[in-house]
Amino acid sequence: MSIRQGLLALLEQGPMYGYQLRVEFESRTGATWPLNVGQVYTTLGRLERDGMVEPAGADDEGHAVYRITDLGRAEVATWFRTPVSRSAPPRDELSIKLAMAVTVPGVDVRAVVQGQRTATVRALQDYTRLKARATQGTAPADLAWLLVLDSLVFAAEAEVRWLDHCEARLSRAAQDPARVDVPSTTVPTTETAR
Amino acid sequence: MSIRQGLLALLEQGPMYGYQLRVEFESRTGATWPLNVGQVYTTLGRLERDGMVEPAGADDEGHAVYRITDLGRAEVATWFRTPVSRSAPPRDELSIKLAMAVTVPGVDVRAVVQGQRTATVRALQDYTRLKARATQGTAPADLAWLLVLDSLVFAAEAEVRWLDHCEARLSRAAQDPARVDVPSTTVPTTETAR
DNA sequence: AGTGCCATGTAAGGAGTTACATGATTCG
DNA sequence: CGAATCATGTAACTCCTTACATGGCACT
Repeated sequence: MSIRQGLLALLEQGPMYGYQLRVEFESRTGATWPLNVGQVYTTLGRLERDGMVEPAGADDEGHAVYRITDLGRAEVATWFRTPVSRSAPPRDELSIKLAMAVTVPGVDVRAVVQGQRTATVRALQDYTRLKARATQGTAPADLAWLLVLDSLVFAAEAEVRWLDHCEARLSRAAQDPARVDVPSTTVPTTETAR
Repeated sequence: MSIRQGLLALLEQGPMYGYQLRVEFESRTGATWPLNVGQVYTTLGRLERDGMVEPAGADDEGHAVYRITDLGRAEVATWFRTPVSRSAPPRDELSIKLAMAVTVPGVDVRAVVQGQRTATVRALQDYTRLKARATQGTAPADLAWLLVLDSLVFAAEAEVRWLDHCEARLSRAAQDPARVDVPSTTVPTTETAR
């Protein structure tokens, strides 16, 4: 859903052709999320169908150029005005995995947590290295990429913290028999939900 | 991609039928990511086609029960053993939006950042409220949901930090004309965030 | 008698991925 | 000359979402 809007936003800068859109998109995100060219064309097709975009003939070099319409401009404005909903966050595979790991018997949750931690820390180091390289060439256009990189760093750091937090909670749960499914002597009389 | 594996993991606990899988999945994630029943059936169909799962007739109440196969068990084991790749992170709409906002002229980046910040802080408060409620009824099965909630909290906190960081960077960039194309009329000397 | 949950599906469509086909141009 | 990059697409497929169709069963 975000590529559609991203391409539309790019077209606000002026008419562009498919391949160019891909290049511009990737340059702004530092190729963090490689964008398939094919998808650009199919997305352009849907945008045209929805009246957000219209073909603007060919430019000097003969490229099939698209132009944003008023409807498209309104859409972009709405996009920027409306915050991304965090009340319905996208599914996070890691959270699902952990949730399943702690419920399905016979899974070594500690190993899962540790394995992920290692991978995430490694990713964090890669980001840091990339950031160092990015701040070398101080081109102004790199500001966008720097922000994207920072976002990845912040997210990865949060993930590491969360993993450590999980381990702590697991340790606590393992020591406190009242919290885990090990039926202790003092069983609560009122069987609560589920 | 994570639902497929999640359902498979659930089936390691024993044969289940479609509707039941949905209930179990949602109970473990606290219905954070509501799972459409229809998708359970189509996913089960694909899992059966891929030999990860096989129909196990009907149970006492006549439900169409599925059972995991050895191949499916291997898949689950691999899933738990392999960390989620952070070298190819999922596309983040907010990052894309900000990356576009700072590059497309005429966009009030500050407003975008502030609007998102408000929304994220609000989500954070909702999570905290949910956590309070969750820790009330200290049912053992809620451990998974607590972890998922914590994950959301950590992610939202990181997002707020990142947004503040963005503002700071933007202020710095606005003051340094070499970095950005913003003309310096009456630039706020020290716009201290938050 | 009607509402709502349980239960199993199908249909249609959006979004994304990988892969393929086809040419032009550019560079070593 | 050959390889890489530029450029425009199409095809097949997965995953996911929304919506619809259908029935049983329970509670009021």
